[in-house]
Amino acid sequence: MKNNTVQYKNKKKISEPVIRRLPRYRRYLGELMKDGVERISSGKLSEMMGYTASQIRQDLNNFGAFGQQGYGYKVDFLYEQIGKIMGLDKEYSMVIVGFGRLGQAIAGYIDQYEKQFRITGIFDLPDKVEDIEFKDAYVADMDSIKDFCSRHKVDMALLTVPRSEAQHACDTVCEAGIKGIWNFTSVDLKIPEDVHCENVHMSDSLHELSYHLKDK
Amino acid sequence: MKNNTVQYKNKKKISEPVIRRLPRYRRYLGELMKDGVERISSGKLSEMMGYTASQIRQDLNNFGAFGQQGYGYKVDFLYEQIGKIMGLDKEYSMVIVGFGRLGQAIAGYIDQYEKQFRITGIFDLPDKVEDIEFKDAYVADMDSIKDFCSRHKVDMALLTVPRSEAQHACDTVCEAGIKGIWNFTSVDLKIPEDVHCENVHMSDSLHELSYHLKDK
DNA sequence: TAGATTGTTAATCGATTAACAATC
DNA sequence: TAGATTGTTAATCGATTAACAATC
Repeated sequence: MKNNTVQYKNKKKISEPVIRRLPRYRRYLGELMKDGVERISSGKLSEMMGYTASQIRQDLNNFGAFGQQGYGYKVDFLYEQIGKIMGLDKEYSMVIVGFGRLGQAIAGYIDQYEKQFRITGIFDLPDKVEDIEFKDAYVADMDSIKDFCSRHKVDMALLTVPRSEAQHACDTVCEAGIKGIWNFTSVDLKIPEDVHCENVHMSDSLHELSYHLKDK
Repeated sequence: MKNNTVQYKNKKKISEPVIRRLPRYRRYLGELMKDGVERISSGKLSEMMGYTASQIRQDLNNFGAFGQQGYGYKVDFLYEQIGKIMGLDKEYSMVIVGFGRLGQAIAGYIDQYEKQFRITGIFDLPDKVEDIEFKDAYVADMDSIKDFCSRHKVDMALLTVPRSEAQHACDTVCEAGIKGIWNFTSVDLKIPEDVHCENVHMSDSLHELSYHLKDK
């Protein structure tokens, strides 16, 4: 059957909750590095992050033994390892579909903070493209996506089109062979099995917030 | 239907996984309404959404008995009930802290799709405020947040400031008495116990995507 | 009434926490 | 060596799934 999950240490599958915690570990380790901290124990990390020390050790040991008994973890080493686990030691080519304010904001964010993701192409409506410029990215209307992807290796597509265009844009990038979708459209997309989609459903998050506030 | 008021069955605590699924239920029900579908069974919803029918019934029954044996659920009724559960039948007053491209994009989004959230105040650096206008929102520099909140009831603050300003902005809105934070800063904020914070960590989501793509 | 489907209890599964031997 | 802390196995807890009686 389908099994496109990444497996470590004799095909043990990594659970989603673990994967979701990885970026947070890396974030805290990055902070510690900035503060000049060289080593950290699972106990100290536990205090900082609010996970149990046990969970932290369990999580990390899904991927290998990165610590040293009696000492703890070397901060910079662990930071780097987690980066590798998440594939952040590689470069990725990304196209943006829909370059409104949200697309522009995210493009700026990536350019500033996520340099291993290179924005190689930007696609929007025909009457918008003439006003678009972003670094050395190729800019064209959406009909050109397939052609562009056939000429360049593209790893992922950022979707920031209006809701009504979302599924169509998604279909287009999937047909173009792109295997990763970063979806900001607030629509649940139908995708082929071999494509991975990460959703940033802003409204879901807002509604969770209102849930928690409603009786305050 | 034995229970058409949204009343939680005696203080049973609702787990986070359940809460996170609520917006998605509502989204699918909204789609069904648009398609003119009047009733739906947990089995059909299961096919659409990929949750088990059992889980769907369990989730809903945390909040009440909304269905009818032998019939299923009335789509519009269930949609409305879930909205109430999430507090979407109320109005909320929101201030925005940091009105760069991201803040503007989200403001536009809320204005278009999330009308029960009213943007009442926008705060940014002193040299930025003169160029800012958004509907009837009050615009001022960040030092005025506390004062504004003392004069108006403000339910939540959207934080879209740069990382370096995030904790300070957070402290300010907390001191001003705001109990809900919608955090887009990619920083893990330290907040008082009685404040609820929803994080939209875009980079975490991007890194999860790269995790899933790295071996493709 | 017969069929469908819920609401709910019971069983299972998976994730988290605890415990501790290994070892730096 | 003694103390600290990991890596890992075992126990617990909570969430998901299955089963089925209730009932529309």
